[in-house]
Amino acid sequence: MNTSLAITNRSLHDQVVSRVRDLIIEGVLEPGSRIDEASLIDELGVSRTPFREALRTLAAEGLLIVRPSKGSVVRKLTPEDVFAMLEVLGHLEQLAGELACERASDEEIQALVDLHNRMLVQYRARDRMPYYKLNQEFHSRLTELSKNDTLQEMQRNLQARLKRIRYIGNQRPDSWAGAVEDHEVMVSALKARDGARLGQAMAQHIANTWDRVKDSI
Amino acid sequence: MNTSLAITNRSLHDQVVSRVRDLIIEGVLEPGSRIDEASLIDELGVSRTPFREALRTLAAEGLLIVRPSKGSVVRKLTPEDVFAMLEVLGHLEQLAGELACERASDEEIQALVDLHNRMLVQYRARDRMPYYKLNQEFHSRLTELSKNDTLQEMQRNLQARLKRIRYIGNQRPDSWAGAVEDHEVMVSALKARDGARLGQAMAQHIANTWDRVKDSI
DNA sequence: TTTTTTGTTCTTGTATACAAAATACACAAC
DNA sequence: GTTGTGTATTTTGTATACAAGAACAAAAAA
Repeated sequence: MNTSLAITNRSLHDQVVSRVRDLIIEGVLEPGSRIDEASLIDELGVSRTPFREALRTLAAEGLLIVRPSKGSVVRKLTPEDVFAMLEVLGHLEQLAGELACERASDEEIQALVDLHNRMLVQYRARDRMPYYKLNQEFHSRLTELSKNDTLQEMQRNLQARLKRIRYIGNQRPDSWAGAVEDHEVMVSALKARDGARLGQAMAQHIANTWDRVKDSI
Repeated sequence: MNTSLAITNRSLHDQVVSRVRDLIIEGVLEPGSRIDEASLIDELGVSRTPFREALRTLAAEGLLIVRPSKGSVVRKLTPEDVFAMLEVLGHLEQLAGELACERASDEEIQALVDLHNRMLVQYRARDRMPYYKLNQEFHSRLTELSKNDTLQEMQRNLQARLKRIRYIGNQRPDSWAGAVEDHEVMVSALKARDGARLGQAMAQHIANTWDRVKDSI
């Protein structure tokens, strides 16, 4: 419909939300630190109104906390928080895997297998950043195959909250191989449309993630 | 403006959020209808800024949709939406049940049994509204026993979105008995700390809910 | 020297004003 | 009668101003 040349189809609100979200995920805004409205507004070149609305959205997403009359702080995750999130994420992805086996088309499964193969290339080249990005996509795409919008939404939300953690976890070289092996099992189960096995593999994969990250939180 | 004596520890934002959320859940603001900022602001006696911030929060909760430059509409749930939500909620509560069996204290379990007994009283008296409220509490409290904050948060969120649907479902008399039986099984499994059985029962209970409501959406 | 009090400054919360976009409506052309 | 166009009106989006609250620091008292 709107095929205008300008890219500004997105509302100012959405732009600010994703911009600040990235700042949090990338660690520019450190966990526990207070958000300096004035300087961020200045940097982003927007006024307070859309900025504050963006803060409310991010607070609802669980990325920051708005303390009445005391400003907003980037949410700091305790090990217990991370464990709780991974516990839930594990079960959500387990469900996603089972549903995907029932509901995905052959083409969709093949696309995921291709994605997995591309990940292997990056793994063999020890190219961490591209691998990391493909990994995020792998989990998102697999969840999409569940054909359950709510499930996708919740998975996306948890993934966003944990993005930094997961990145840290992946930085420890010894664990990388394990993650790749997990994916190997997942892909083979998906090809066989073995829902139970895929679900188990995904839950296990998330549980392994906890083992990988728990000491670095 | 601020009723001085009153304990207004809650920010205006929070008050507006829960007020509007209730209006949506109670059906005063009908699904699909546009939100008339001017009249609602007038009715609530607040200005646009906190009101709009509240809309952003509710949008993030999934209760309404903000269409840029076109106002906000109360989210209208399709049968597919409801099915997707119940599918996820079922698995979340299944997980909650299993965790509760591992992590809850005897006192906490006893408190839930007491709550169940109070529900039975209302059921025998055919007192629908008190039963409905206790039922919400039952599910919330059981989820609390999982000791997983993220799980609670997501359960709360889905429960809020589905609140109206569930109410409609409960209005059909023939299904009431079934729901009570489900709870009976759940409570007995909890007392026995039989996680697998409780999880199954909870998932089943949610699945039954779908059967009860699917024709009325 | 330590603690409490008070005043100043900075930050946040709320209201309002202004700009931009969308909708509704009237009138004209086909 | 239908379609199109231009204008008026309403509604939303953004900016800014003002008020209220919290943090901080300096001065006075213990």
